[in-house]
Amino acid sequence: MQIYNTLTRRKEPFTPIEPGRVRMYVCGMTVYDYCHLGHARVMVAFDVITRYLRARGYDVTYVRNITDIDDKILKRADENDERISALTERMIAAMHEDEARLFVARPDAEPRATDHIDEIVSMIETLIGKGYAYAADNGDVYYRVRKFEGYGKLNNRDLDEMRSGARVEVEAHKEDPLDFVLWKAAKAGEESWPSPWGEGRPGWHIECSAMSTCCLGETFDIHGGGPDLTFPHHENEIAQSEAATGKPYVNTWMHAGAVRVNQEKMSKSLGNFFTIRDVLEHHDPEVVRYLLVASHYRSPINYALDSLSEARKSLERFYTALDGLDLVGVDEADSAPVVQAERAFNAAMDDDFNTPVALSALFDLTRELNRAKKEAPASAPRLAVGLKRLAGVLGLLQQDPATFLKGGDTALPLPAADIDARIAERAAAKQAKDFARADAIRDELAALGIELKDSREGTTWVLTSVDD
RNA sequence: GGCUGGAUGGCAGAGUGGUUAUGCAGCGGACUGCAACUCCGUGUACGCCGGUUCGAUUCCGACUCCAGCCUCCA
Repeated sequence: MQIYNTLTRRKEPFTPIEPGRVRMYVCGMTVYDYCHLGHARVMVAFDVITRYLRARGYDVTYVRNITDIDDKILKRADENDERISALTERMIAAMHEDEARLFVARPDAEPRATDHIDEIVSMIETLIGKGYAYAADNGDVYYRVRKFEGYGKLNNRDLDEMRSGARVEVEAHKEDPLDFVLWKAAKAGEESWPSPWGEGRPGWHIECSAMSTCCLGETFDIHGGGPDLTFPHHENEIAQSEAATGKPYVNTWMHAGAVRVNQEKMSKSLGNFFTIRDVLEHHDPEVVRYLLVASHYRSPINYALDSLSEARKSLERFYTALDGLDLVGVDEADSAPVVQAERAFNAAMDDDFNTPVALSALFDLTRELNRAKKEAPASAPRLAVGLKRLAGVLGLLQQDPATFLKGGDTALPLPAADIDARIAERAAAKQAKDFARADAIRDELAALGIELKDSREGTTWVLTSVDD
């Protein structure tokens, strides 16, 4: 298996530290607002990675932190006139709801910064003891960036090239403008924790160093996150952890690509973001998930309504093939097309989790399934079971096909009973060879997005791609 | 200014030193009362200019453009 490592900027053979076991840490959310599609991308990408590693037999420990204390949270809680914990609990619950709807499995652990203040404080003490950090006279503690030799290695940055202070005011208490904060002294009235340097709260970067170490050990296999975290966050994590432990921090760094809108990064600061819940109001969650999986996890994707309806059409193809088959108790029994598809699927996923190519293997299998349905019906369920199993590794195609095709829980333009009544009317018209009337009914339903499909067994309907 | 990526057929999106990605859309055929679904067939696409090579979309260099990071952001 090969994985692209941000640290070396190339694909590398993946060898876990402990054979058969993978320890992975992913930077999660700062819980002051609802998750947007950029968050969804990271959640889905690492969910797929976890599912695939497990499917290949690895014992995966997946840790994704929750940042539940920071400046933005303080600010938002203040604006809302809400307790910090009330705000963060509310946002954490919303995040869990969002990811469940996207069929994202929960990580094995979701450590919260505020539950790990002791580990954070003790790591800072270690850094001070080793000369990598210093307490300023205002109660802040800073990391001495120039003291850490490898600083900049993740981002290929040269310290003297960096324009510190060019865009942000330099904090007067720092020895060097490059230094970053490990512990922030509390202002009056701010939520705080005791420390050797006075009341305060952890800086953003230190929590990930402290929590990843305590959950996964001093060196672990994979560290992931969003595209905008490589600098400074992950660079700082490396500096903190390697200075504190004297050991390599992470073997493989993985970063997801950005979600864009109109070719511009979707982000909080640009204000051009769509929350997951907004999007799910009008679209089946699996369509959103498909959209995210249909591109390679490192490529940028452009979010647009057109891409959602394309995603829906692709899923319609899969679910149409799976529809009408009874899969209960069916065994794949080494069906040749499935074996072939699985080989292609695994080869694609082994190559840096190439989900678009993996999907193409599933489309090929779907064609075989459609052929089997008419040429060798007895073998069709075996192919369908195989298709469903492989798609499950991507977290797809686990719904009841008819439910998906009929629109899932999105609102129907017409009650289902009325649709059935119209179909019955049309059947009667067809019986009477009144094709004009039959076609009129079909056209009328089609205008509402309800597409009829005639077969020997009768007429069924599906809700076609609905844009809004 | 520094550092990363990227530029593929009508659209989306992989990939490869010479031979099919895949999906959607289009076209032809089969099926159908007609359709839809499905199946079969169908497209000389690789930003620009040089170089290496028997041969480059694929490797190397220059150029143009796009995006990201260098500030909180997934």
